[in-house]
Amino acid sequence: MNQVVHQFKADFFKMLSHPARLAILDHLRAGEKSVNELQVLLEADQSTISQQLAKLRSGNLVDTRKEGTTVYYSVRDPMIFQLMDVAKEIFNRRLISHQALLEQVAEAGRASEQPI
Amino acid sequence: MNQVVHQFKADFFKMLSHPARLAILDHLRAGEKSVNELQVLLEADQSTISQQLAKLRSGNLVDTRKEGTTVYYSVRDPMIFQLMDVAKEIFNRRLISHQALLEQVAEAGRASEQPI
DNA sequence: TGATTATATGCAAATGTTTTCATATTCACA
DNA sequence: TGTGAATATGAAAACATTTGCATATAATCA
Repeated sequence: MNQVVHQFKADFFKMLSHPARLAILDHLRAGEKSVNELQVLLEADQSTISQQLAKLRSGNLVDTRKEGTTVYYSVRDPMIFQLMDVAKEIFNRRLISHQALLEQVAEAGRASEQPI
Repeated sequence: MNQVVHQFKADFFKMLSHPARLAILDHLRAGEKSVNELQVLLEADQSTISQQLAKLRSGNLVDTRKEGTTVYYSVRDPMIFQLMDVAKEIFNRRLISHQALLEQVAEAGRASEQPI
C-alpha cells in the first residue's frame, strides 16, 4: 500500500469529514433531492450547500440530474451508506467514548442550537 | 440525526483523512507496533509520526502500552479495519474514477517518490 | 549521576478548508 | 426580450491542520 493510494483514500475520507456533507448524504438515503430541498432540510444558505455539493461532485460521490432550473442530486454508489453504517456501528461500540459525546451534546445544549 | 451527531461523525472521518494516519492504521492490522517501527515503516520523521499518533490517541482510535522507553500502539476496535475494507470495496467499484487514480499515480511517478 | 535512547510536546510557518458575500449562468415563462 | 427562480462560481476573510524544528520528559544503562 503505497503513499499515493493512501493519499487517495485520505481524500475520500475527507469527503465525509464535514457535518454538512454527511447530513446531505444522509438525506440522500431516501432518494434524490434538489438543491433547494437540501437547503431547507439543512437550514444552511444556498451558497454553502452548493459549495458542499460541488465537493461531493468533484469526489464523484454524487450524480446530478437537471430538470428545468432544478438540479437533483443522488448518491452514485449506495455502498457509501454501508460505510456510514459501519461507522455508526463503531460509535455504538463506543470506540469514541460515550463520555465525549455526552460532553459535546451538553455543550451544544448550552450554546443556542446552530444551523449547519 | 442532528447537527451535533453529524459533527461528531465528521470528526471521526477526519481521523482517517490523512495518508500517514491511514498508513499507520494499515500497519497496525498486523498487530501492535512501536513508534520507532512505524517511523521506519513510514519513512517519516519522529515528530511527524508522534503527532499523528497523538491525533489517533485523542480520537480514541488506538491504545498504547509502554515497555521501558518504548511505546507500543494498537487499534482499539478492529472494526475500524472493516470500515477501511468497505472503503476499499468502494474504490474497487470505481466510485472514484479509475482515470483520476491513474492520473495521480502518473503524477507521483513524474515527481520523485516522496516519504510521508 | 550523566549519557543515551525512545517518545512527546510547543510553537511558528506553510498549507488547506470553510464561510460569506457578491456575482454569474441557465432555464422558464409572461 | 426581459424578469424571476434555481443553482453555481469567485474571491477574501476566518479558521483549522500539517510540518519542521527545538526542546522536554522518561527510562535505561554505564
